[in-house]
Amino acid sequence: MRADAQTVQWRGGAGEERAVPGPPRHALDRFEPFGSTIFGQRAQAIRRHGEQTDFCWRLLTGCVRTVAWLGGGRRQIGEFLWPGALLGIDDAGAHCFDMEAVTDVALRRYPRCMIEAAAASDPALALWLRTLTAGNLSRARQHIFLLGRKTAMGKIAAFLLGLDRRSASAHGWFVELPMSRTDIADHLGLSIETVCRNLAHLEREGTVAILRPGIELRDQGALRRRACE
Amino acid sequence: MRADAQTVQWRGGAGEERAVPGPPRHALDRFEPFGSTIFGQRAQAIRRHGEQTDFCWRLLTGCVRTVAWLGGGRRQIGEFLWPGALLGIDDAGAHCFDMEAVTDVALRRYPRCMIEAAAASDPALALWLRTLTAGNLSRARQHIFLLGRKTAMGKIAAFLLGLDRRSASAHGWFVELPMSRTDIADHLGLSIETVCRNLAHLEREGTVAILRPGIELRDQGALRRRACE
DNA sequence: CGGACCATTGAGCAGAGTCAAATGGGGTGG
DNA sequence: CCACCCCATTTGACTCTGCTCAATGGTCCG
Repeated sequence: MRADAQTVQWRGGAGEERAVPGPPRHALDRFEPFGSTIFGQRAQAIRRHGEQTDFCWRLLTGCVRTVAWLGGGRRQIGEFLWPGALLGIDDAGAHCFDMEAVTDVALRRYPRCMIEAAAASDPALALWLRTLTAGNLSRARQHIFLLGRKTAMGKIAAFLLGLDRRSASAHGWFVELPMSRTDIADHLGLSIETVCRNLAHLEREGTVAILRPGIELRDQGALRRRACE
Repeated sequence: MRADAQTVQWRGGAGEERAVPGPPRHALDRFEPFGSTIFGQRAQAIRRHGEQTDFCWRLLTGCVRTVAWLGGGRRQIGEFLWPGALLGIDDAGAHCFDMEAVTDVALRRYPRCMIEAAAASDPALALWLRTLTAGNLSRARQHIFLLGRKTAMGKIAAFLLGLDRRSASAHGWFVELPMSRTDIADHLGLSIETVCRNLAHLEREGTVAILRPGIELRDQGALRRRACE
């Protein structure tokens, strides 16, 4: 049985000020006085399925997953969210999935209704929100394609290539994988074992090197070829 | 090998007026003078992948599919669109899929840049567009869930239940299935044969009745139970 | 009537899942 | 510092769902 995310008290309170990395989103600048920085621990729920909240969050550091449940313990991870992402703004009303911290996270929380109200009289902000939502839609459609018609190896290769936030390293590009194998499996619609086996296969053939807590992409050409499977 | 959609001349021209069923979308009313009604045939492409167009379309009658291709003839159908849907407004810039007519269709075509321009100074219109996009996003996420973690039977049952536009009939609800088995298979990430076999199974056990060109849902409880597989 | 195309059904195969066991790394407490 | 435990990952053996290949039947149209 899979460990559920615990419900834990958040550290940090309203109005707390802290130096946070990354440039602020211009569109949210004007809401900064009403924002508060909060911190969450690994595996903690940020917002539960069906929960009505008056907030949205900008992810400052760490990684967040969106989780949906089906009967029988089956789990689907919709997406992984990285610093800069705005959470909880584009699902009007029906929140049909949970948001959970993959790692310890720092979030900047804003009163949602205030943003909505501002958007109702500020076309530029409204446009920005729409562009944001359209981007999420585009990514979701990409993922539909991956889930529907790719082999296990194709899914894994595409997933690795889709992780931006790479850094140069000795033999290629290094990408961090803060999430567990279980998370990856539930994101790609595979079993943990299949994820492991295919990663091992990629490593044996020299396409990647598994350097916990991440992976080094050594042959992106080969990876791109496999991503088409 | 699968037959590709043909590129055919559209019937109907700019400004042509015709009585069209369904109430007009209020938000588009003001653009009616600049719209034109056009007609397309079964299997015809409305917009090709990568094509830059200055239009968006409101579907008046018929059914449209969005199609993406992977190497090796693999095809994924993102969604089926029904009368009332607005096409080609929420994919900013990168159109990474084709739109094709499943049946003969009637469309009302609007100049897209005009709508965009209006939205830039009209918050209500901008909000409407965002709501539209958010709805599409929500449906896409739903589909991700279906593709990732449901069995073949679960996918098919969920697909049948997801088709609205039902009408009462002798032994239950009748839903039209204007698309081919191949289309359904490519939408659900299955093979044609698996779709057939599972539909046959549902019919044998009395859950549905296959009454071409549609299906009668006779036992929605059973169907809902199966949709969780 | 014949051909094209789609749907259906059957037989066999294989990719991915399940079950089970071994390995390994990190943290804790003695 | 080391032993131990816990849990995630890895690997192996076997199963099974769904795919492939192939043959048949139905329907529409020329």
